[in-house]
Amino acid sequence: MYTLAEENYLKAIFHLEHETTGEVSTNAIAESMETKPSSVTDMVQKLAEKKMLVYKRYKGAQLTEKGRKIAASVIRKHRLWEVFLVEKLKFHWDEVHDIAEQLEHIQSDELITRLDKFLGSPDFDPHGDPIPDKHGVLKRTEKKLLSELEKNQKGVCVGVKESNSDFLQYLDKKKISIGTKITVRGKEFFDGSMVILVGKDQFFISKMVAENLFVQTL
Amino acid sequence: MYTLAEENYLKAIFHLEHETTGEVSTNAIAESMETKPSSVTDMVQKLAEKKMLVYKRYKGAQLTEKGRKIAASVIRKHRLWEVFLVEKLKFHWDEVHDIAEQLEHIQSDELITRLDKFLGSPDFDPHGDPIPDKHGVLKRTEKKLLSELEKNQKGVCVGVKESNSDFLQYLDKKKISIGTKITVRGKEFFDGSMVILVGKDQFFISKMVAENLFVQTL
DNA sequence: TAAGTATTTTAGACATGTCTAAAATTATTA
DNA sequence: TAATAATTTTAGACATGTCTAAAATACTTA
Ligand SMILES: [Mn+2]
Ligand SMILES: [Mn+2]
Ligand SMILES: [Mn+2]
Ligand SMILES: [Mn+2]
Repeated sequence: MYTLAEENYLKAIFHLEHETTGEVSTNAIAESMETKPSSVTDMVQKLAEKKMLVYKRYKGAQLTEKGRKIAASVIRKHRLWEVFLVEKLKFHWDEVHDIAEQLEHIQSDELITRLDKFLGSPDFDPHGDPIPDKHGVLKRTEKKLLSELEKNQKGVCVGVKESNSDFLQYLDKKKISIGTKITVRGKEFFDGSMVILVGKDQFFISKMVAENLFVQTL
Repeated sequence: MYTLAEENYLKAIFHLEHETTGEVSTNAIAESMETKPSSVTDMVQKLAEKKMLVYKRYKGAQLTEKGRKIAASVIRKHRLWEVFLVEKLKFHWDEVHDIAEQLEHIQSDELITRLDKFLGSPDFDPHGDPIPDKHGVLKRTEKKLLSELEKNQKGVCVGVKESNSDFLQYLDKKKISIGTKITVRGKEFFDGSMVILVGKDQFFISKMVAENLFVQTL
């Protein structure tokens, strides 16, 4: 139906649209896809011809409803496969992304319908990210970054922002995973670092960590 | 590691080597892959440079050990995924081939190791075809075509030769699947048709059907 | 607001894998 | 064994998606 390249561009633009407001710039797409801006221009023009996005020269791209639906379906597949890999094949949550990058391009509606059912129609992937429904609708959850909490506030970990392997392994070492309760015991304003309580352990985390953990306040 | 096209060519040549003896011809590859002979020549020359096969101009191709291993691993993946689709996702055996054609190209040794374990290390796929082990070794089973049986011989259905959807649905209608016991009640020499007993039903089958069902004689 | 900088696009090239048409080789058969 | 037929290869083209280098446009800032 759609090529691998098309799906990857639409997915990247979809994610970028959620990070900022307005059009997505050529450079932003290039950076997120680790490709050159000139390649992005080429592809964005093709996607515009196919009505998957609106493109204004020198201004950037914005997904159409059609483009958004395709992107959401690719993301749905990615996240369902991640659930499969962790829940059924017992992969660790830091190992599944690259495999899901490949599996997300398998074309079969029936496959995804059945996979979803097999997995018990999960709402979130192993990193706490919401799984779009079959119509491409993403439940927005009220989550905030741990760094936004003030001293003595409590939250439940509901996801990670960047899910690179090193970071996920760090979280494991600190016994933090989806569902873990975290209490802010101290917060330094000049560097954003915090002291937090996890279970019975109290320890220091850097701003970088606090800005990559999503929590729901309690 | 290897491109989609490379894997598909190696797989096709692997299957053709098991159907005939000696080199595999350009035309045979082209026909089995539904492509043009000129395209086959191009690709076969590239695969020869990469030492995946031995190619002699105007003579044909023969897989090297390297090529055979790659092909067997693709076939292993194809058949394991078919088992997954039928056993876990409850697909019907006539629906899984096209999806497995895509899944067989997913690159991850760890994924296949875990999938195999998850499925209980099956020896055969849903169509009765043997699954190569992780070293690319294919157990050869003694099976013959139903058409080779004589009157009053009995056999257990262990596989199908062509697994196209129409044929598999015909078998379903006749209540024949892997494991079904079949008794030959009559055989016409001039057209190869047979009368067979399946459970309590006795009925006529054409030569075409008899030549596409593998049995193990009892 | 004009010069300098950053961003974006275009032009032209390249890699992969496909095709058609024509040429080369091999196989068939009279 | 020479003509004819079938198979296979080559030459040249095309589609997709990428890149570098240069040109065009937009944005800063003095
Ligand atoms: Mn992921
Ligand atoms: Mn994820
Ligand atoms: Mn198959
Ligand atoms: Mn099969």
